[in-house]
Amino acid sequence: MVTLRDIASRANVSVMTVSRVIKNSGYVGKETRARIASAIEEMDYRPNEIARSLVNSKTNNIMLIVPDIENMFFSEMVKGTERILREYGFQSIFVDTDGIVQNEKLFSERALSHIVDGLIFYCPRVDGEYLAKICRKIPAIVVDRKVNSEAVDQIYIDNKSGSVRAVDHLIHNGHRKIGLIEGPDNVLANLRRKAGYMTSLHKNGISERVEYIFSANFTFEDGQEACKYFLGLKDPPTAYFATNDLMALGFIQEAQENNVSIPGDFSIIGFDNISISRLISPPLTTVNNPKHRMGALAAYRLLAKLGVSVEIPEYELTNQLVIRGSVRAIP
Amino acid sequence: MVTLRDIASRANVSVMTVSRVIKNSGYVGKETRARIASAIEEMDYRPNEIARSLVNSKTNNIMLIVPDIENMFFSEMVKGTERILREYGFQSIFVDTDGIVQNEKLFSERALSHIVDGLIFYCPRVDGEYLAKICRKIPAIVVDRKVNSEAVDQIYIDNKSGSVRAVDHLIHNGHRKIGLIEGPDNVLANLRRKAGYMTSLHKNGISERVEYIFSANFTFEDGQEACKYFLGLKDPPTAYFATNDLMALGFIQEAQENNVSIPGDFSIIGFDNISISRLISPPLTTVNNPKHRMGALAAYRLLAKLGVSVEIPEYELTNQLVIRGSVRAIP
DNA sequence: TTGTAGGCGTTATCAA
DNA sequence: TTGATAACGCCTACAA
Repeated sequence: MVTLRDIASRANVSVMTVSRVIKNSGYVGKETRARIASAIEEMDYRPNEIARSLVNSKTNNIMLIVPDIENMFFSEMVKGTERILREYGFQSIFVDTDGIVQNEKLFSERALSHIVDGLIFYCPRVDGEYLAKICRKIPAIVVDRKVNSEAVDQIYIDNKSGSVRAVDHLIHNGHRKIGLIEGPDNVLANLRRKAGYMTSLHKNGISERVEYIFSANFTFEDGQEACKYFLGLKDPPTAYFATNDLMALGFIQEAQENNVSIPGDFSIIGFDNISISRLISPPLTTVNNPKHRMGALAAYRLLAKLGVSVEIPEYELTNQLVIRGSVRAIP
Repeated sequence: MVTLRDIASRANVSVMTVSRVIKNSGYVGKETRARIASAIEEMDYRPNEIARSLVNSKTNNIMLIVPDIENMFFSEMVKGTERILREYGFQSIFVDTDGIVQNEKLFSERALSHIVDGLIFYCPRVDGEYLAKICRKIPAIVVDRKVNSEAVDQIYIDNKSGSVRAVDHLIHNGHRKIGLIEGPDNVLANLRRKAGYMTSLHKNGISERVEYIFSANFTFEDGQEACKYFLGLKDPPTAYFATNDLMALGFIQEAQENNVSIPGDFSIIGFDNISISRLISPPLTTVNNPKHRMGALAAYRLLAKLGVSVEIPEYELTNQLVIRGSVRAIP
C-alpha cells in the first residue's frame, strides 16, 4: 500500500507537505507541489479514507435499513436517498432485513459501532421504544412510520387521508359493499390505511363487515389468496381496497384467471403507486406515494442533522389518488 | 465517545486486557473479565470498527456498483449478493450509476481509496480495458458482462444460447417474420442476445430484415415506441423478441391500447424473467435469468478472493425458456 | 513555505 | 494472566 510517507520520501519532503497538496489546503511551493503531484501520479497513490475517518471521527457512510430491496416500493425510496447522499459525498451502506424485526435490531446495533455517521430506517417494524432508543444514540431518520416520541425524526405521509380518498372514490362510484385487503398489523402504515377505510365507510353511513376484511402480509400471493377468499363468499363485495399495490395486483391476476372481470365485476384500488401498477391491464387505480421524494427528504434531513449545510426542499408529501382503469361506476 | 481507554480505567486494567475480552481471545482472569464486562455494559461501549479497520487494513465493506436499483433485474441480483455478504460479516456499500458510464469510473475510482475490500460490478458498460485495469488494483467481480481479459473475474450466463432458444420457440410456433427489440449496443448482454436472434434466424433459413430491428434503451417506454414503430410497418412481424422483459412489457401495453391482441395478433418473448413478467396479462413468455444466484455467486467468488473460507456453490447458471402466455402458434 | 510532535482507537508483539 | 510500546495512515497544532 502506498502511503503519504512513501510519497513524501519519493518527493523529498515531509508527510505534512504531501498532506497539504492532497487536501489542497495551506501553502505549498509551486515547484514542490509539482514534484509531489508527479510522485502521487507515478506511485498511483490514493489517500486512505479509513485513516482519515479515524482522525476526523466521521466515516461519510450512512446505513440504510430496508425491509426488502426487491420490493419496488423500497427500491424507489432508496434510489431517492442514495442520489442525494452521494451528491454530498456520502456512501450508502445498505442492509436488507427481509422484513424481520430481529434483523432491524441487529443491524441498527451494528451501526452503533462507528461504521456509519447516521442511519435511515425504511418502514421499520420494531417497536417505537426501541427506535427511540437508537435515535438517541446515533443521528437517524425514520421513513414511512410514525412513532410517538420526539426523539425520533420521522417522515411519513398521511396514510389515513389517502385511504379515505380511495374508499370515498369507490363509494362515489356507487359501491356500498367494499372489501379490505390488508397487510400485517405491526406495520403502522397498514393500520393507518385500514383506519382510513373505516373512516370512509362510517362517514358514508356504511357499517363494516368482518367477513369483508382479509388480513395478510403485503405480498402478491396474498392478493391472490384474498381473491379466492372473496370469491368464496355468498355475497362478495363489488369493490376492494388493498393497502398496497402488490396485493391489488395479485387480486387482479387471480380474478382474471377465474374469468372475473376487473373492473367489470370487481373494482379495486391499491396504495403506493409502484411503477408496475400502471403497466398491468387494467392499469391500477391507486394512491400515489411520493417515494423518491420521501427517500430524498430522508437524506436531506439526515445530512442537516449531521451538520452538512443543505437546504431542505419544501416537498409536499401528499398522496393523490391516481385514477386509472380498475374502478367502474355502478348504478 | 467511549473508548477502550475509558473502559480500562474504569475497570482498573490496561487497554490490552480490555481488548482481549472484547475480542474474546487470549487469557483473561475470570474475575477481571467480569469486571471489564460490567464496565462495558455500564458505559455502553462499542468497539470502533474504523480503528480496527486501520489496524487490520480490512474494512469489511464491499462496493456494489449498480446501474439502476429500481430495475428489478438489478435489485434481485443485489438481494442475492447482500444476503451472502452479510452472512460473512461484510457490509454492502451500494452506488447507483443511473446507467452512466462516467459514474462507473467515478465510483470504482472511489473504491480505490481503501474504503472497501472489494468491488462488484453489475452489468457495467465501461470498456473492458478499464474494467481490467480496476480489477488489477482491487479484488473485483464483474457480473453479467463478458470481458476479454483474464484479469477480470466474471459471472455471466450464455445470453446467446438463451436467445437462440427463444427465437427457435417462435419459429417452432410457425412464425417466420420475427422482429427484434433491442437495447443499447454498449451493453454486451444485449449484443449477445441479438447475436442469438440472428443465429436462430439463419439456421432456420430466415434472413434478417433491417426494418424488423428496433434499437432502443431497455426501458418500458422503449417497448411502447417499438410497438408504435412496428404497427406503422406495411408488413409487420407476427412475432417479436425483446432483449429484456421491460421492453416486452411496454410493447404489450402499447399493443393492447391499440387493440392489438397479444398473443392473438402478435406473439412476443422477453428476456430476464423479472418478477412482474408473470403478473401481467398475458403472462410473458421469457428467458429466465438466475438473478439471485448470479448475485450470490458474485458474493461467494469475491469472498473467496478475499481469503474468506467459503464453499462456492456449484450453481448451474442456465437460462431456461419460461413458457407462459404471450406466444401463439400460427399455421 | 515547510517540518515536528502528538494523537485518533485499536491491535500485535514482546516483556513481565 | 497482564501490561508497555509501537504501529496502522492521516491530521491538527505548533514551530521553524
